[in-house]
Amino acid sequence: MKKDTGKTKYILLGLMAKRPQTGYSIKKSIEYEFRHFWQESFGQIYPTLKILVDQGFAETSETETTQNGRRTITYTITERGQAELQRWLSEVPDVEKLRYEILLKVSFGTTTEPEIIDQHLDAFIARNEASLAEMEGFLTVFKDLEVHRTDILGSELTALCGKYLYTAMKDWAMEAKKRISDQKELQNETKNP
Amino acid sequence: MKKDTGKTKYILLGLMAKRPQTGYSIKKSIEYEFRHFWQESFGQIYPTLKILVDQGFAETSETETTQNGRRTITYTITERGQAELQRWLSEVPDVEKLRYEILLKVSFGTTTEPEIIDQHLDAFIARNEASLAEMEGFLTVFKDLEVHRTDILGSELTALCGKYLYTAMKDWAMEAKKRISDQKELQNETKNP
DNA sequence: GCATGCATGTAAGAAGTTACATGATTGT
DNA sequence: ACAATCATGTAACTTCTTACATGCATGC
Repeated sequence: MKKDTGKTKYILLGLMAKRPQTGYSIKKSIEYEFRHFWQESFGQIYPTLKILVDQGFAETSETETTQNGRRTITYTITERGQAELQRWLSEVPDVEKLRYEILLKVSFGTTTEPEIIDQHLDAFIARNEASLAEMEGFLTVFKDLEVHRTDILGSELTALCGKYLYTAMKDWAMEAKKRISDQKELQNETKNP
Repeated sequence: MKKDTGKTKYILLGLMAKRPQTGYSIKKSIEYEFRHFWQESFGQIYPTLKILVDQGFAETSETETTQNGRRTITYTITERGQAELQRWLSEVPDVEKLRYEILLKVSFGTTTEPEIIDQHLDAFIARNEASLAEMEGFLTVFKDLEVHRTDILGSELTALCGKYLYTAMKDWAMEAKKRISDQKELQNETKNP
């Protein structure tokens, strides 16, 4: 109904509020810090940055000449942008819409193809363990800084969320494997008395 | 690049494989069982069902006259559809793309607006507790059936995933609240020696 | 010489949501 | 009388991804 840029707008404003950035570096920031909980493509970022400028939420300080030959455009949040960010911050966040393809496969395939599902679960466990390790790496870095620096709390809480999430998913998958194999045994017992 | 229907196709096939259904009842099934991990709208379901028929993955057994005046169309999976479902089942599931808006807000707002973030976290905790209770309700029902019925294992594992997920999220939010208030205290100490 | 990283951008298309139209039945 | 549930469907729109084009600098 409303012509809007969805939520892309706000992650851009939020990152700009930390420091003025180029579209490219915003993409890198998202990949670095939010990859596990949010993603944006260039196809979203560049057009949205233009819209933000049009709406007076950001300003460009073009540096036509740069260290490397390419021109770069640095975007800075304006006061109006800051206010808009604040407005969004105070709104109740949307309920997240999850789509776990593995769950569909588990649900549709456990009884007919328990071996395949078991393999998927193994891969899922490995994937979640890898993410978990990444999160713990982040947390160690933050702990080593040891200071009560306010500017890292946000990043720390993001990593902590990942830690909780990936642990839960790993644990679930392990439990699921157990239940699937338990059931297979039960079925065998019924067959061979 | 490829003209496809995304993943919608497969949840429809998966549900049809359990029993022939109408588009409407498929929607209800998704809402009932997968709501927390998958969602589809009528705008996706009806056109996709037509495509499935075109591709020979489903058949219609139209019941022009029904108990209520409206005509209903029951979709049944074909052998080819069954094979297609099987093919998808054996493929490695995609990495899920999460988008947690609350995490952006926490990350961007903890230091500047700790009170607002605290409120968001309270609401988030309540929301996750409600979902958790729902999942535990499901699990109790399944345990009461008590049988080693294979056809409920899939549903049970779905509910179990929800239990793990929502517990993790609730716990994270509680920990986040604690860390935010800890930091506020630290800042106060620095101010008043 | 070639791949990669930095940097900006567009076009095409896929995927998904929302609103609406139709209409009967059942319950309040 | 009105709302809700059953039931099918479409149109308009938004949102998002993917592929591509350009081009310099640097490292292998």
